[in-house]
Amino acid sequence: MVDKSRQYSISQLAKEFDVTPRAIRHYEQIGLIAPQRVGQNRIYNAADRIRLKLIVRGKRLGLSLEQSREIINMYEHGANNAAQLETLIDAIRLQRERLQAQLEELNSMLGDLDQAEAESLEALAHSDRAKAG
Amino acid sequence: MVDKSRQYSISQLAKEFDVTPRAIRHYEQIGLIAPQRVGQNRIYNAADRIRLKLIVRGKRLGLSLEQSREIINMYEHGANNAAQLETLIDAIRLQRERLQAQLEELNSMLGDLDQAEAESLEALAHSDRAKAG
DNA sequence: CGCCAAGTTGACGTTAGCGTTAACGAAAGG
DNA sequence: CCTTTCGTTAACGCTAACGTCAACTTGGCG
Repeated sequence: MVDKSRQYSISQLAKEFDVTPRAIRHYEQIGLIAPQRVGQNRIYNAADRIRLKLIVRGKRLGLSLEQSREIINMYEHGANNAAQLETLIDAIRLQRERLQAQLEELNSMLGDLDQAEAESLEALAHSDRAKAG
Repeated sequence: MVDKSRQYSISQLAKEFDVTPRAIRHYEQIGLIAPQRVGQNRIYNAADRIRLKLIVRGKRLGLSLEQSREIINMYEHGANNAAQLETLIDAIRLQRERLQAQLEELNSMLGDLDQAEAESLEALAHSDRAKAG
């Protein structure tokens, strides 16, 4: 388990998540992360690290930084009244529906690729027989 | 079933797949589609339509046009020797692995959202009790 | 004939998401 | 003291994927 009080430099996080420091600074510029400063150096804590994790994960999913921002906001709701909570839940449901739709696209795409592969394998089998014959 | 010999205008396809004519022309510029011409007008056939379908599907998945190009090539293999076929199969497997990885990311993301939602619902329940109490 | 709707070809503009210098500061080591 | 090794800001550059004109043609239609 990652120590809750741990601190990280920009290059440490960059290495861990395989992104450039420049990218991390960019996320900060657009307000996705807000690390502490010691002098003018950035110091990242566990929460910052989680945010970055969500961002890179979103990237692997093809999400835009704005979409990742929404997801991050869901994690850091801290909503303290019912209205806020319901708004939050709606947002989560919406995002989940988007992802579900994406998941279905993905599955149908995988199905198509399976079929294409099967056809190729069949063609390959035929060509093998032709060679053998 | 869509008539194999059907023809479509650019705006017909644009409407069907909810993209702009400009976008379709762009796909042509980068060599993803190559419709016939009647005079200077573009006429799309069933195969062109399928290609467009693959492209928009890829877009919903967050694929780049170059990645979609690869997938399209898989469908239109026409590989006629064993070496080509094996190369094709490798390409398909690679793409499938990419998509599989994406699918796993997606599932873990959905899991997180479920959890976030559950926590929100719980908080909401507490606030309800507070109101009721 | 006049005109509109749908099509065409440039060509420049725009947004996202960083990459890439440039120019500099501060700590660590030989 | 000099040189790496991180770090910093500022600013311009770049690719992808179109959007957005402009300027024009073409086929009906009243």
